[in-house]
Amino acid sequence: MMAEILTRKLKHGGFLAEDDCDRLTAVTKEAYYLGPRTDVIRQGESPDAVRLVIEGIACRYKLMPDGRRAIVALLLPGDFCDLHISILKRMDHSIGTLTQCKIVDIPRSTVDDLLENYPRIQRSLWWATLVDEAILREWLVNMGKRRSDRQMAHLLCEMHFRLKAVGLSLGSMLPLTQEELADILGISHVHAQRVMASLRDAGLVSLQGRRIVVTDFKRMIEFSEFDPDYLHLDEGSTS
Amino acid sequence: MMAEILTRKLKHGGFLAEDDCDRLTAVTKEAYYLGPRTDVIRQGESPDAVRLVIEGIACRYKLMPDGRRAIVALLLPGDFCDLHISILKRMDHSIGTLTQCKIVDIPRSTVDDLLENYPRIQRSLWWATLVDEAILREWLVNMGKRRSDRQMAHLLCEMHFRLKAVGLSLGSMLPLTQEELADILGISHVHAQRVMASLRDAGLVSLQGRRIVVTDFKRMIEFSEFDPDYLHLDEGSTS
DNA sequence: CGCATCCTTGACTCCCCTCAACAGCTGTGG
DNA sequence: CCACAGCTGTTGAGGGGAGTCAAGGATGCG
Repeated sequence: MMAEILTRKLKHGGFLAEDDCDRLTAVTKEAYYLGPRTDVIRQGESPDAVRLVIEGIACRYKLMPDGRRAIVALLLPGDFCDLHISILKRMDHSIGTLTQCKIVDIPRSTVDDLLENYPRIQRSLWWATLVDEAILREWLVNMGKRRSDRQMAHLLCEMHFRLKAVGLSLGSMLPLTQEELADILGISHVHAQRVMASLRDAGLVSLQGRRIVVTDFKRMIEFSEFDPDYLHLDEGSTS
Repeated sequence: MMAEILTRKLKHGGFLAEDDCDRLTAVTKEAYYLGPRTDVIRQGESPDAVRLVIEGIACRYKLMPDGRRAIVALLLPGDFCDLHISILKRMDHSIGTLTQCKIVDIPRSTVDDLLENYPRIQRSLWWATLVDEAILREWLVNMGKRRSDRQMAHLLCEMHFRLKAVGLSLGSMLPLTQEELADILGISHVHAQRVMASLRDAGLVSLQGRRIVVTDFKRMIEFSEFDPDYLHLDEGSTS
């Protein structure tokens, strides 16, 4: 039931046909839960299965020699953890859950089969990794060129669109701690807190305990100069 | 002669056989030159050929609404400009030369043929885009977590390794202006200049006019905490 | 030579970091 | 029931890295 998250996402690529979807959902049967702040894969490992996030939020991260953590990608429902592994020998970064997550393991052999024998699925998976790359580029722009309040707003906009693309919403998610937000944006958690407070004071978001709700989405988009173009979400079904 | 740059790079992926190389070099015959600071592809376009850099340095960049430029990737000899285009409909960023460049156009149909009928070449191209993604992640870490002097040093180390992987060297390249370096690192050109001066004073590089020469590579690596792991250059031939 | 581009330097400002302390919440155990 | 620890969020003070503005020096090119 829930595992159709994957097809829901990949449909945006515009390559999938109906039987491809069936095949994909058939592959994503057995799911299991992982607690928050749990490592899924660690740097240097070569996992033997591809993991797919069904529920919750995970992240790619790297640790600096002094222990600081840089989060370089968010993995939302429908995102793959490590499609690479049949190509690159070792992980050059780690993956861990932020919230509790529901995960599906897909054996490497199954993935290889999908890639070789189902060209539309292959193109869809290509599409997904290319979008991941586009997101990375935008994060780089975000970090290099925007002040941290705009940056934070931009991140929230991105999450809104990415979640909407799989039928979810920001309000229902995102119990991210401010330290996690800070590690995403490359700022200190103290400053992250001040930024959130300023967004609240500006009337852009409201904070209900640990939960973030965007109250004025239109101004949020203006404020962060957000352009959803890079998410490439308009080819397939409803954007 | 020079077009074997591509095979030289892709061999690091560890998938190519001898006849694959022949096929690839056969495809990269007709090259042409582009002057410095020339756009190759602009955001929003859907080019009909894949472009490959043979000589010189190009970059992926995005422009902010206020005109500032963020460089999100460097394209060195052997790198593709837009392998995506058969998957993603429009470019979400622009590509332009920095120095003078020698470029090869490969028709989209040729690329599709290579991808469909030559699985080892297909995996090699996958490998190349995954390495590009890994580089993006490292740039993100670099920008988010390192002070700008370390960041600059890290960039120079990366360029050294990437160039060495295709048989080139830093000393023979890199007439990048400090404004370009600044746009890569996400700092102002004034600050980029001060950072270069500090690296010179620390005895790490020497500046001969516009040319940067790394004088103490070992200390440079320590200084920037550089770990070439993410470049995935050790699978195939000589690293 | 004159113009353009790039490098260099100084002064001032400010965004953001670090250190530090405190408040609020939750779970655990006495 | 309260005490306590542990984590997250909140706030303040002080400092430094980096931005901006501005002007002067190099260098190269037509």
